[in-house]
Amino acid sequence: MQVVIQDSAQICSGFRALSDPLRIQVIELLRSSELCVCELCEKLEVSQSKLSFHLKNLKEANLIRSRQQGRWMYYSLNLAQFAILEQYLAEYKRLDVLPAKNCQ
Amino acid sequence: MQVVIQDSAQICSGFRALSDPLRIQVIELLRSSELCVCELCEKLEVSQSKLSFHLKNLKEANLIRSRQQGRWMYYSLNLAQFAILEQYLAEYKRLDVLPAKNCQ
DNA sequence: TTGATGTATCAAATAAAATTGATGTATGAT
DNA sequence: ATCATACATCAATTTTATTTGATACATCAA
Repeated sequence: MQVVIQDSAQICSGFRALSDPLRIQVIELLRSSELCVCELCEKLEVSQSKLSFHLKNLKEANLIRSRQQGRWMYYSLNLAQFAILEQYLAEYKRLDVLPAKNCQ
Repeated sequence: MQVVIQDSAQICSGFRALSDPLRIQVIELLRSSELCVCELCEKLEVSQSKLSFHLKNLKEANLIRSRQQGRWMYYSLNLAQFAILEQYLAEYKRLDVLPAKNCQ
């Protein structure tokens, strides 16, 4: 999976999309399989327009993809974008953070 | 570095803290060393009360720590919390996401 | 003890995000 | 052609986050 260096605006908007409990529930449901809106609605017990709002949000952050089939819209994870965010955080792993120089 | 399973509320609030451009700038500055508020203020060209608001936000998400020394407050990264968020995202790496069962 | 400095907090104002209910649009069934 | 279904979008409202300027508090220096 190719990982691309992102600017921090894109990183930010990825994290923003992940910062809502309902959206986290959505992506956790999508972990096991692609799902259509109606199934997500049922499982999450949430109104269709509300869900649609959050799906759009995740989609704009590039965390999910959609595919239309007939009347149904199927959503699935875009794993590459998860990898990008993961990689951003991974860079905080091997840091050698210095103590502060004393201030004045 | 020990990694603990977190509930998704904590994960959410970590991502929320990372979802603002100024807060991202803060943590990127803290990558190289601990810094005091006055240095962050100068480097970010931002008012002290605004910065204080965002530092509090990062602190509540457990992403940074603070240490008082005399009149100065030094902030530094809490790398363990970064690791927790990283690990959460890493779990999306080895998924085998199934195609949807057709809906009806 | 007085005054200056570094930082946090507060209340008010503003801005952004989320929810709701209604409506629009495309698809497919009859 | 008509109707029902699945979903998106919109406008109005509500909720939450952010900014701003003022003030409070602790620390230190004189």
